[in-house]
Amino acid sequence: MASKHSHALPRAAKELLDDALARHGLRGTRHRDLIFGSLLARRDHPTAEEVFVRVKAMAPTISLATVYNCLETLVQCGLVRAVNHERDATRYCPNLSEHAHFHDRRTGRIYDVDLPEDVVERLKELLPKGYEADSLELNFHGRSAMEKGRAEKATAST
Amino acid sequence: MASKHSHALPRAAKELLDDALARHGLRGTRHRDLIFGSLLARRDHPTAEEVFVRVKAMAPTISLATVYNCLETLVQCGLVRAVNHERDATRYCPNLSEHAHFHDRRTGRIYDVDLPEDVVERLKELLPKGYEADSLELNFHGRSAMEKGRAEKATAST
DNA sequence: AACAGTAATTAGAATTATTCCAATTACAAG
DNA sequence: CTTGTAATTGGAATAATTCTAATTACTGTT
Ligand SMILES: [Mn+2]
Ligand SMILES: [Mn+2]
Ligand SMILES: [Zn+2]
Ligand SMILES: [Zn+2]
Repeated sequence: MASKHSHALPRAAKELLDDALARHGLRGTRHRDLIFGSLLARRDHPTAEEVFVRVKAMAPTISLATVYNCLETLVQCGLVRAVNHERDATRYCPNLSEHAHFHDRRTGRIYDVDLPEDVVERLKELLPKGYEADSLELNFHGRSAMEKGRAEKATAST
Repeated sequence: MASKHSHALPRAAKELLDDALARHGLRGTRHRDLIFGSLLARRDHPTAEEVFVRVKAMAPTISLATVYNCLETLVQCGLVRAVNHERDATRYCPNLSEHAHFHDRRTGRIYDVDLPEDVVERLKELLPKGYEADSLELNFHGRSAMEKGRAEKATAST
C-alpha cells in the first residue's frame, strides 16, 4: 500500500511553494503542501471537489472549505491557474508556462496547449489603440483523437 | 415618450430571427423578438437579469425564466453568443462575426475585438496532431483608455 | 513551559446564477 | 371549436462557491 509520502512534494516544488507563500506573508501548511502536490501529481485540471477527494486520502479530516481556501491561496500566489469553461465548476492547473486549453467536447477533458510568447504578442496587436491587455485566455473546443491509450495532456511543462 | 415600437426589430434582423427559428422548428414569438431586439439595440453584453429589466419596459409581465429560455433559444439558433468570464453571470452578444472579447478590469465592461479568419487558422495550428478544434474563444483582460466619452465597443459589426 | 497574537481550518449557513417543474396559456392546423 | 404542441410562468430545486463564527494551530515572546 502507498506510503504516507507517496505524494510528497519534490524538493524543487516545495521550495517554489514555500517561497511564494513567504513572499505573500502566508504560512506553509500541510494542507497547502498536499493540495499543491496533488495538482502537480496529476495534471488533469481537477475541480475543487476532485482535489477534495484526492487529498482526503492523505488528510482524511480536511474540509472542502479548506480546499477552496488553499486553491484560492495558490492562485493568489501565482502558482496555480483557475480554468473556467462556460458555467462549469472551476478547474485548477499548476502549469506555469504560458499556455492555452483544449476542451474535449466528447470526454470533458482539458489539455494544455503551449502558447509561444510571440503568438501572444501577435494577438495583443489585434487590440485597437487604447486597449492594453495584461493577460489573455485562449480556449479551443473540439475533439481529440484519443486512441486506446489516452494521454493526459497535449504537452508537458511546468 | 417612447412608442411601443421604439425597439422594434429592423426588418433584416426580424427575417434573420424568424428564419433561424423556423430552421429549428421553433415559433416566432413576441418575447423572442423583444429579447433579440434588445440585444441588438444595445450591444453591451448584458446579463440575463439586465435583459430582463430592459425588456420589462415593453413586456412588463415577462418572467425571468422566459428571458433565460429565450436567450438559450437564441444561442441554440446561432443568433447570439453566450460570453463567460470567470464565474460571473453569463453575458449575451449578438455579434455574429468572428470576434474576441476584451474585459476591462476597471469597469467590468466587455468590448468586441475583431478576429480575422487567418488569425483563427493560425491559432488552430498550435494544436498538436490529433486535436481538432471546431471553435475557439479568446479573451483579453486589461484596461481600456476610456476618455470622457466612453464607446460601447471596440469595433462595430454584426 | 505558559501566553499572546495572528493565521488557518472547520462545519454549516448563506448566496447566486441558473435550471427544473408542474400548471397555465397561446397558437396552429384540421 | 377541438386538439395537440409549444411557450410561458412562478416558485422550488440545484450546484458551486463564499461567508460566518467559532475552534485550532503556529510563532514568537515572557
Ligand atoms: Mn517518505
Ligand atoms: Mn410602430
Ligand atoms: Zn492548464
Ligand atoms: Zn461580443
